[in-house]
Amino acid sequence: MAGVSDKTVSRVVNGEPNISVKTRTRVEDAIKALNYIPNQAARMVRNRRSGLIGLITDVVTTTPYSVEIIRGIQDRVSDARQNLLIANTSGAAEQEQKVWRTFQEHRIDGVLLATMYHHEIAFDPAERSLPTVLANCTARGHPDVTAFVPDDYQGGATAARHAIDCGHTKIGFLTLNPSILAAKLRRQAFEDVMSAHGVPIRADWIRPAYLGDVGHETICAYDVARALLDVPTGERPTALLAGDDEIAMQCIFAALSLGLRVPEDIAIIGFDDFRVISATVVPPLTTVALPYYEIGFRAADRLLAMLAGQAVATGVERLRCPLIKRDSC
Amino acid sequence: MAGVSDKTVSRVVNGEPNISVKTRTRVEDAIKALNYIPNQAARMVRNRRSGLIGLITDVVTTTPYSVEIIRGIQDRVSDARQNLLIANTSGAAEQEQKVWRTFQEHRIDGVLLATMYHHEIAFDPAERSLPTVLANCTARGHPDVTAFVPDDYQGGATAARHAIDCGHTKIGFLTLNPSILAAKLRRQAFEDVMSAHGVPIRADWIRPAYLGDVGHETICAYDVARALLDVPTGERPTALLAGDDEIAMQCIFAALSLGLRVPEDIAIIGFDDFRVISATVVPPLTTVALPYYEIGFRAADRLLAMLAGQAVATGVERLRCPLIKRDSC
DNA sequence: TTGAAAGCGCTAACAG
DNA sequence: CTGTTAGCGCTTTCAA
Repeated sequence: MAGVSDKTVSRVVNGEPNISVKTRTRVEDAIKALNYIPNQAARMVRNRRSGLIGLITDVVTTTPYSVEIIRGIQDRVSDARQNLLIANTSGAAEQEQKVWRTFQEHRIDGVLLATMYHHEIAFDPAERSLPTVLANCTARGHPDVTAFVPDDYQGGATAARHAIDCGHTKIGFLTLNPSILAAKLRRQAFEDVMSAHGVPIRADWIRPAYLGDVGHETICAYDVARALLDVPTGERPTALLAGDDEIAMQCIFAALSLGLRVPEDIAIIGFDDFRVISATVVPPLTTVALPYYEIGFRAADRLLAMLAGQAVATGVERLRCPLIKRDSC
Repeated sequence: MAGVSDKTVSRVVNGEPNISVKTRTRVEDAIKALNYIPNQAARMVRNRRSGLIGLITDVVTTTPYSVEIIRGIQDRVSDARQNLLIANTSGAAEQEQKVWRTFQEHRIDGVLLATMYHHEIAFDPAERSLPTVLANCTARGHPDVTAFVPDDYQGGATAARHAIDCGHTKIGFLTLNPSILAAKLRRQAFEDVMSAHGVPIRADWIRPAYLGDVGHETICAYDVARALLDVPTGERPTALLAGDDEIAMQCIFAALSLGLRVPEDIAIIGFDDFRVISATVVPPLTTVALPYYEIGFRAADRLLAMLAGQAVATGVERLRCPLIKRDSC
């Protein structure tokens, strides 16, 4: 319609130089008139790049907690004119095989692997030929695999330090399921900070707030907190650290049910900064934020750099968990 | 490597008939040995179908509330050997244009458009050439566009009826931002049911629990609930319906802060069944569930049927919001 | 049951 | 500045 060769159209579409203004406008007019849209698939056949980033999640897409990871990824990826092909495995290994296969069929440029919990996964880089970056997880036995995770140790330490800075010396800790890596790291940090400050650790004030296996647990923070708090004033902790914001919320309910005021009688510090809870609860939670958005953004950024052929660092990078100060401590 | 033509390989890969067993196994062996994976892009160039479903969300991917919609979609789509290309617009019209364009470039088979709030969107089917199904929204001025939404009217009626069935006659309602469609429908249902049962409606007990515009609101349910409840016993509502579970949660805090017991002194009914809150709060919330998973699943199912060329119903389909009975009413 | 030829829509390499 | 040729990896058509 523009009276030029297909190659010339290609040049216009791709903004290549050395086209006369007259030809360019003629082609552009034709494109508009014909409502022409280039076929990505055909491009992919010729070029090496598919322009597709694969995102594999265990249950992250479908769980309210870590959607922020995806938001970070999307923000970074769409800046780079790449598109996201998302698949989730529901944690099933067999499903994961299928997903990798699908990604290879689509000649995905690289993959981002994100998990809901911060934990170690079985991932062997030798088995997967695609450039991969992990988000919120690390590869067991392969510390060289690029990964971005929250610095749970620092986060736990920050929470403990804040409680101590607020003058507390009687501090309890309602933990996540102890088999979760994050729980271990935070607890270790808690104990280290307490010791470093010469604050006594009461083993019976450190209690799991979930019952059952990972993925099938039920929360029991309310009962645990009541048991801890339903004692004479002098024998009570004056501050409670929580493994997540749900636990913290149940701690508030427990305190209220006992006629205790938060934070005057009992201070509470959450973890995660899951805002639907942390900002809505009364009083709003002082909590340690998980840098989920940043994890997603940085992971995507690193993958893009790898794809661009830049020399980049490998290995695990731990991102700071900042204290969000609100009213509960 | 198998000593056959490319076409024969194609036949084996696609499971076409009329291949001798001997040839087939030779080809299969070669495929395995070479670790050959067919190139989807090249297939797409020849075939008409891309095998890709596009999912456009406003902020649904990135918001904790409605991830269930995505879970429903994914479950249905992966059953059908299709893949999901996800893009979100953050609500920006300009961004939405880009997304549609990208989808056309990828020769997407069809698109699913999901929103975070149940509301009407500007969507003109004439402008979009791709088969489209809406999830959690309807197209303003185009009632014929296929859409799946929660039946907010029925949900509101269910909540009101439950309160009345529990013997309450003094019922307050803390609403969402009144400009939201869901808020209007539920309030209408509330008033209709109250009237039908001869229960008096107190206009001053119907109060918005959010301040500010949609998307930028701040919750003020705690203060509103305290104002409603901080009066002599006889003048107080005995039940409060909430526009969502966050509001219900703040109502519980308000009640507790006034020394009131839930549900004995004041019953509370939530909306959404956002489990992180509804099941974790103490007491657990009696609430009306939004059928988000079902909305996603059904929307994907319908789109797939359309793509398969089946004759399917069009128009808006409203899905039941069931009452989830827990302990708060 | 198998293969050859042609072509899907695009772009790299080269020529003019 | 523009066009030609060739070919990406696959499948359709038709012939063998």
